[in-house]
Amino acid sequence: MPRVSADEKERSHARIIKEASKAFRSNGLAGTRVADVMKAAGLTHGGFYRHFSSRAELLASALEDAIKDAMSDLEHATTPEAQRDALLRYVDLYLSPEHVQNVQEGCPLAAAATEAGRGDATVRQAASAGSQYVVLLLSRALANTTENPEAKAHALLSLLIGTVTFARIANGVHDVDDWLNAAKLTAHQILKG
Amino acid sequence: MPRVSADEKERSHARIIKEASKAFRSNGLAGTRVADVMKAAGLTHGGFYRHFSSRAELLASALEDAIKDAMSDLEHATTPEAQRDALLRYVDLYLSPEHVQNVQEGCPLAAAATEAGRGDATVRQAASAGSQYVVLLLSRALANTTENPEAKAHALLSLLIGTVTFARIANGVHDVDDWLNAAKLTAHQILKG
DNA sequence: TGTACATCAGTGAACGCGCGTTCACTGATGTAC
DNA sequence: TGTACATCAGTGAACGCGCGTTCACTGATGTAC
Repeated sequence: MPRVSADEKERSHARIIKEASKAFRSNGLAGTRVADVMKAAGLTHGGFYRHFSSRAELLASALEDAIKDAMSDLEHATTPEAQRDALLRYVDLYLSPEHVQNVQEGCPLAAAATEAGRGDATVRQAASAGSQYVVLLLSRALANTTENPEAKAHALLSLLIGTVTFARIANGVHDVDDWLNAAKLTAHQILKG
Repeated sequence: MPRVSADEKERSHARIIKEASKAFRSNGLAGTRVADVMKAAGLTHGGFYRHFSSRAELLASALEDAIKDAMSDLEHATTPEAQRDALLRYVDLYLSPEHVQNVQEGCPLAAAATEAGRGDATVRQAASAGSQYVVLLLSRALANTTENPEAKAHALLSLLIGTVTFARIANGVHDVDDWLNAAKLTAHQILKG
């Protein structure tokens, strides 16, 4: 039953991206297989190149999409109070045991940042733009209450991503809370300072 | 000219590990090829299994070795003053543009942590033990001058690794110093606090 | 100390599998008249 | 509105390559006497 409508193609496209973005968070960029993603999207691998010109392009799209998705709460906060609230929610969620456990729906940068630093130029570009975007949103929210919001945004994001990375390594072997609680203390200092 | 002496086998073994540890820092764990490592060590790939039972075992050994190597300065500092000095050197080096650039000789955890969180159990174990070891050394050095040295060690290490990760993504696209300088401010607060 | 034999580090070819990409094909969709 | 034709989303088989692992072989090392 080949050739589906333009609308259905668009839906397929969106599904492929969503599945890819879950896949790379679970298995890393290098561990994301075209055929697996297509299967998860309810399609076969042969049709992949009707949607993307290469695997790298898919990864870049998925990374971009996942970042936008993760930041929509902070993005849509307009008033200073709403931004402040969204920021606190963001940090709390980030440093929760659930976030450590639930890689598949967790922060895309935490899942892909190291690999993106090497890899394909397209993916690197998406990661670079994505992290600038997150910094922008964080510093906007920090600007309402603190000095030097940009530096704080950079430091806060580095702290968050590093913490989750270590907590995930520790997960099941050592204590995850050692990492999370330590970061909470420092994060709150940054948020106040 | 096969069968070399036991001494030479040991030297081969060490060379393989050193090359592997450079390789995974440059190309990631997933991007490290057995044949490439053997070639860099001046051998052919066929002999690999006289040294390791699998590629995963090599990666775990290389990770462990690289971490010990990176921490030898801090490890060998005995007096409180020497430990303090070594800690400051460690942080300064960690947050330098050279460290961002020179992946191959940089922090092994910064290069492998995300991947290690998934992957093979052996590798995961090595990363877990390695990060505990680093935390131990950092908190020992912090214990001389601050309260709550363990929490500070965790937060500091998370900040460092996160910062270098983002700086490497930014490298060549955005400003690396934004990341490094922001982390320096927060790192010094942690070191004083 | 010398000799005979077993061991095994290292070589290079080969195996086998996974995976990105290509291709011929199908038949519903979209378009031109 | 209906008809004829071109397009193209999706299928499933096949291609080709890279890479971890295996294997038969070589000849120096290590060991037993």
